[in-house]
Amino acid sequence: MAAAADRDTKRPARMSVWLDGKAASRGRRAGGDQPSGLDRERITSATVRLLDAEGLAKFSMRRLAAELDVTAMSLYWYVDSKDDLLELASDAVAGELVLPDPDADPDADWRDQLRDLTQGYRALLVRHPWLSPLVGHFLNIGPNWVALSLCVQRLIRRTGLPPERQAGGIAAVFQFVYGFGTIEGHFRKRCAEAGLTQDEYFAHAMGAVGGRAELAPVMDAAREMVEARSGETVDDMRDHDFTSAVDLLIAGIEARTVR
Amino acid sequence: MAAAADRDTKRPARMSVWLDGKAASRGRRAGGDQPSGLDRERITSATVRLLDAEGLAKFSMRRLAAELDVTAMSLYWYVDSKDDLLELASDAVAGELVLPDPDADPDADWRDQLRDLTQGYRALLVRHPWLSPLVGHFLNIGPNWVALSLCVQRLIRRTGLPPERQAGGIAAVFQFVYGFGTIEGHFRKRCAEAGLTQDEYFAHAMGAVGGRAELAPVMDAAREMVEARSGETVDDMRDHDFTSAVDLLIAGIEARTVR
DNA sequence: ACCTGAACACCGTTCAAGT
DNA sequence: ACCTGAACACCGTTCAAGT
Repeated sequence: MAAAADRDTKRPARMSVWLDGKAASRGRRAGGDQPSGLDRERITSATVRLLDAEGLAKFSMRRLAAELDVTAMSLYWYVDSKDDLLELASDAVAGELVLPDPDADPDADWRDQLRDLTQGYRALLVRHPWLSPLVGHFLNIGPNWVALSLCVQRLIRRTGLPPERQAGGIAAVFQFVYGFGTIEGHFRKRCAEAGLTQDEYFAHAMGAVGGRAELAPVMDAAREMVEARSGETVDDMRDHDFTSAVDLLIAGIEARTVR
Repeated sequence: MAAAADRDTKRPARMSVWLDGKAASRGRRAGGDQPSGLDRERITSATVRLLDAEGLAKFSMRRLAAELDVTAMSLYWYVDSKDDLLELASDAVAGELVLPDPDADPDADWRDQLRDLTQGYRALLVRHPWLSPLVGHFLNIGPNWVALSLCVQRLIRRTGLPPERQAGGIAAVFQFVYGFGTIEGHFRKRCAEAGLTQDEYFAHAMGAVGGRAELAPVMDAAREMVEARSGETVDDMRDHDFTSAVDLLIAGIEARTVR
């Protein structure tokens, strides 16, 4: 099979641009006088721009090259593969997150810092819907992701959660935000593509779903929940849910803290 | 722009196979005597088999058709698009989840039911790593996803969480499991592809990371956490984290419950 | 009712060749 | 050092034609 075929020729599977990638400095020679003015930074930011505008599905090396007025193959001078480029884009936008310094102000409440950081991470995932699948696919060890990890670790230490519970706490909080931001970002994207507001899309989906008898129980349950929550619009309901979920997580942390 | 180009020709954006899709009954006529023995069920299960074996990236209509000894175009008799097929595959594996009936035994502890259901969902995402991106992309309103939603809603009602907090509770729990299962499934897949055990891969990554000075602080923090947790292996640590995160969520629910 | 072949407009990547 | 053209081995999907 495949395993037998590359028995001897197997190269040691790629892990990350940050570990096995091409040197980052290509195209940044003394004068910066490349024929085309290309370098890794310019390529990365064009990638982010294109991903924001057209999404991950439509992004291609050829499309990006056209945007930069160059052939697709020139990109391979700066980057080993499309995957490496996406990993660079992922780290680039991770840098947009404003990180608190949890140890700077010893009087600051960790609850407020946690609320801010989760909101920021959520907004990041929503602003760049293409980010979420990439976060799922790479090791996230670029400088900006590392900075975020460190910040999260220091923040969680300030909660008073005992050491053996800290990793679980980080998982509960940040995997939740990841899941929430993923779904939210994707829904917004679908609405935009359909040329509908979120409320229009929601109404449309509810109408379509209402036509199918099997789905009636979900409708009822959904209606009950809509009524139980405060807001009128999809945005209101979602904000309500996010806030209340984070509040629940904070309550959980407090309950498991030894004081 | 694009909006102007299809001003009049714009068709009402597709929402789901379950709403706008082709009739499911194609190829299931009286005798079941198609030339090729194809029908939607056979196509869907072949899709799942192929996705499990080779992953989402390698899956293609042409590859699937070859597997079924047919040309790629015959598939379009049964299904409108690749996306529809993936939505069918997503619902098919959602059916693997064993759902408790939360209202059957009034003495059963909701905590145990929640622990079982989250473990089951986590295992599902890990067993089928291709599932997670699909869950992020579709509306998940196939029969099996709907059954899961209903089950979750009934379960959360039994916790005693007040109605206006229930949606937040569901989000906190199930988006967490989604995020956790996504990362875990992907890591296992990478290890398998590299031909390494999880522990070997972990050691290899740590070694590579250790070579880079900027990453030293993460290493230290990671080491501390590893030491604080009980297990020796990657699997042990992950199980520990998952259990402790779910425990934290349960504590949060209890803390926000009016008794 | 079901299946096919040819075609269209794409992909990522390699490789030898140019400047 | 940097960029290109041609080529390879793919994609999803449409459409007219076959049985």
